Amino acid sequence: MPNQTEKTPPNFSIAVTKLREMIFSSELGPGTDHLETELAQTLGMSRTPVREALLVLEAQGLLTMRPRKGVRISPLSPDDMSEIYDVLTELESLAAADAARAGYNADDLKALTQTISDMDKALAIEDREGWAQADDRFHQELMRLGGNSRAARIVGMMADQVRRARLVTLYMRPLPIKSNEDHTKVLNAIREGDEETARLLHREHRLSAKEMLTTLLQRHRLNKI
Amino acid sequence: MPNQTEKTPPNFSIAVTKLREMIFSSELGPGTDHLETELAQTLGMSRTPVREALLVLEAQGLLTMRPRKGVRISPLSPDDMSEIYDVLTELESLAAADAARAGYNADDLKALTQTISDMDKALAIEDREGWAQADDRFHQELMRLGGNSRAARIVGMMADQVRRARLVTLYMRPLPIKSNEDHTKVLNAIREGDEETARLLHREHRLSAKEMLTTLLQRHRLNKI
DNA sequence: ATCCTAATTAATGTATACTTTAATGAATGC
DNA sequence: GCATTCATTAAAGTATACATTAATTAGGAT
Repeated sequence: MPNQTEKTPPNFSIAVTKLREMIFSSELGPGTDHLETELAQTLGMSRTPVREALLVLEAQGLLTMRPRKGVRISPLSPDDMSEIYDVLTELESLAAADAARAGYNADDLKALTQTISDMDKALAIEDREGWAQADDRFHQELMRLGGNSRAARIVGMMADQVRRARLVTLYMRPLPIKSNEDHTKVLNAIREGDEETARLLHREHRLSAKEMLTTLLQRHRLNKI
Repeated sequence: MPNQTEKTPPNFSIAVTKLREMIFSSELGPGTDHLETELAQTLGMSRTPVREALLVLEAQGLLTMRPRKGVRISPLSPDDMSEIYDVLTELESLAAADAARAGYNADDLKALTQTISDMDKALAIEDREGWAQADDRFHQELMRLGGNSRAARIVGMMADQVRRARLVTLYMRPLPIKSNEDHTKVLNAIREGDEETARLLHREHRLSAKEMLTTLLQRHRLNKI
């Protein structure tokens, strides 16, 4: 008998997913306004679940609801980017330290190790998007290993907020060779259980990434992205 | 002519406010379940705005919506408390460092200074609740001075999540004399523009607060609060 | 022509009625 | 007597109709 257990998620959570994708893909561009009615039409559902989804996305900082003007997709300025990277820096460094302290063995660190070799492979063939995806997985896995679920959720939200900008800068920046060396060093510190080194190395890694991205945005006059 | 500009906020934001108050006051106790319909009745409005409010509060981590079982007011375990304090520690320390770097003058730091003297006054008459309120304002003002709006929002959310627990432990803990010395040292480091000292002092301050509160909860067997 | 006022309107905010779904309990078969 | 299936039902999920409100425009007075 075919396992007919295809549970359809409720419309409002479908709406959350779809709207997020539309924001990341710039189908809903930064700074643009959209009426609840239009979005409902687009998604093929009534305003109710759409509105609920919008409230969630607003709480996550992806948009703001402005009565009678539609929802505004939050644009990112270099300053916003800087704020977000500072938060990422602190919470990921915490995770790196916690992971080091946890005393994980090689097997526990397999997934993290894998993301690094994936990045290496992608770099070898200059596949920037492949690298970016593996890089995302590295940071996600790091947060998982850190073991602070709240920090992980926040980092996830912040990462979402800079997703568009990262995509734009992905082809402007130099090939992230240095970045990958950083990752390896952080991994080693975690493997060796060296809490403070892991924290500091990761901090440096993030600070230089922030520096690179914000100057890149400013140089290209990308004030709203 | 009397300024008749009393704008009534929309019901769903009233609901957010009221529900939060009910959670903080334990009128909606930790771990308890509540139906949308009941809450709507209690608040004297229809399910629609209540549901919207609940989604927002869920995004803020104060409750979880569990289909057919009602919304569950999130209880806090000592582990949760530990997670939250770790996040607070990192982001507030960042703010302390940023505030020190910003080079504020005495006037800019007036509000922060004021909260410390308020705490002193409250301590002198052993007014614990007065102290707690001033302490809250200290941490809020510190985040404001830090200038990272996202970090400030996150810290606000996390502070909300531990509000109940802090209230419970307020009368169990020793009078927070040491805590207040810490605050003063942090203020001085900020005043002197000593970024790393401000960061480290505040970190120590938060770490010892965490230590104190989590052991207090465990000693009193308060596993769900 | 300009400013004020009032009507219009378009979008949000809210209530309600309806649909779907999962938990509970009853009934039937083994 | 136990398990399995079906009916019941209560709650969430959704659509829709309606109320509210703020922006915009038209009209009139100065």
